[in-house]
Amino acid sequence: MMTDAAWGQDEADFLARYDPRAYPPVAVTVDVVALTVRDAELQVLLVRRAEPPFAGRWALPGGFVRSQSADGAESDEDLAEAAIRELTEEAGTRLRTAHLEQLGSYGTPGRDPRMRVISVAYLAFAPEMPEPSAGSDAAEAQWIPVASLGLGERGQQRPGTSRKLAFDHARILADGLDRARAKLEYTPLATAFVTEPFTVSELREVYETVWGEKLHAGNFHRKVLSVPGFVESTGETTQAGGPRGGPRARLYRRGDARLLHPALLRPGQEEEVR
Amino acid sequence: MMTDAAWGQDEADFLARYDPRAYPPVAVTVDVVALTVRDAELQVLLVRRAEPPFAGRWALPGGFVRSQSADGAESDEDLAEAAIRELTEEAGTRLRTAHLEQLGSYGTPGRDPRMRVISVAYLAFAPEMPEPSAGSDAAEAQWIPVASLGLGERGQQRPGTSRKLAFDHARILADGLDRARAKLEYTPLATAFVTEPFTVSELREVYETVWGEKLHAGNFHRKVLSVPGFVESTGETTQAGGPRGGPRARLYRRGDARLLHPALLRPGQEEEVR
DNA sequence: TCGGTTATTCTCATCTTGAGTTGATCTCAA
DNA sequence: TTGAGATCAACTCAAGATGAGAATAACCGA
Repeated sequence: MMTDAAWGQDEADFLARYDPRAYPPVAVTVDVVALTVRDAELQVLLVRRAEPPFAGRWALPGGFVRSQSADGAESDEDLAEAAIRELTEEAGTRLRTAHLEQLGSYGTPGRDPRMRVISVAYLAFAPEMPEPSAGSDAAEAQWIPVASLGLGERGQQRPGTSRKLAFDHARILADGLDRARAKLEYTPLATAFVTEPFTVSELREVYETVWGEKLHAGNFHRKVLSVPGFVESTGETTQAGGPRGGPRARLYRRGDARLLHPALLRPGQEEEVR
Repeated sequence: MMTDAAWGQDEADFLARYDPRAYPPVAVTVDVVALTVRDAELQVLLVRRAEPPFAGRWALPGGFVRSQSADGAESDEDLAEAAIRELTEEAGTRLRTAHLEQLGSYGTPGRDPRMRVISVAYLAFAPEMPEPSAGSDAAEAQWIPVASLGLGERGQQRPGTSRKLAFDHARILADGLDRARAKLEYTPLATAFVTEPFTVSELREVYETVWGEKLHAGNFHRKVLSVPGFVESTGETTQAGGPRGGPRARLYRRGDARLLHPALLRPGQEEEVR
């Protein structure tokens, strides 16, 4: 068995001789599925591509991961960093994402006509914010209702949909939506879509919008308050009732739970199980 | 607005001028967390590295994703294909993985001393199989009980652990274990660890081994049979009772459910919620 | 044959859920 | 000013799911 010193020497020798250029070129990008709830609709941040490939089409914000270049002009960055950077650059605004998680990686050959590209997709949740396109320098960035994109089963866009997404971004978006819908069930991430303080009804609207179905208001209320750590009372209430009447609602903050126990299950999922 | 024909021409021009070598080199690898249940222990397939870096250390099976090389000697392969190929190559055996899913991507700068490497990790479940190391050509491959690796909180290996894993593979493994434990709750994937036909007790042993806690046999039995599509009776029973007595057990196949409704929740998780 | 082990089924108290109702509070428009 | 309609919050009640324990029967090895 080698001693540690000998092992270290071999490793150093090896690295000195190592030539990264010997491998065929593969590029790594990050793409971000940034979701928000606006006007009682689930919306995704899209940018219109200025350059080929797919110039003129809508795409998820994203771009190449920066890595150490020969002249040292660019330095390595972590994948999540790159996701935040691209989101900030392309959205124009510093998006206050209340949540960012890795969604998955997409590397099917031919998904990018330029070369072999592996894309690491991220999923971000943001509370409603001012329209980002105003003042955006680079490409046109806009919140688009996901319902308008005609997403079908496996992320295929239905024929006749006006906004065709570039690359395999329709598929990535579909996966992101699936993940988001599932995560609302067993995590308190719905709170990432609202600004604090918020009411139980605002939270319910997030669920109804993301899931696309009405929930029983009374049961939802009971559930949210009974799950430990989901929300935390501020002791305050709204200053006025709702726009269509009703009493003032109590205000809450996010709680400290990272998982909902028991979970808040989506109604009518039993059929989709097979 | 451009016509489609004009758009296509621009795209073609662009691609003709595109030089992939202009970008700094990034490599993409796949690594596989392959799990099985053997001898009432959760085990992971590890290979001992023959080459630097980390020569002599244990690592997850994996390697570089093949992509189109200049001389056409290698062609593109999809990421999941690459995972299966590496698993087969490094394990020596054609591993009958009953399940393979993407776990996540790891790209922190410096995680590979050679160059910037993004690793796409996969998670595989396999039923108990003959030891793979026998007959393996390449490196030494072996099923190792995960408990022997001394994994701590964030995938840190506790000091004193004899088998130190290469790269950030301890972290990847820890993430894989978390995912596996969670997936047993709401999917029928426990059945991927057993060979058909199987008994309810064999299935319970999978849960107990992966979760590391005893389950109430009666309640587990009721639950498994009551969740629609989890298992399907073969009508047969084992030919003899268990090695330590007991009646013959009924035999089952995997059902057609992809999700368990309601889920089979892990006991005593309420505290880990914060 | 007997003691110990295991598979399967029951019981029962407790918890959770779905659906509906009630009462109080508030906005808007007549 | 007032009444209709909407909303918040709490409550009821039946049905379903869960956790703990026990009962029964089949089977092993000694």
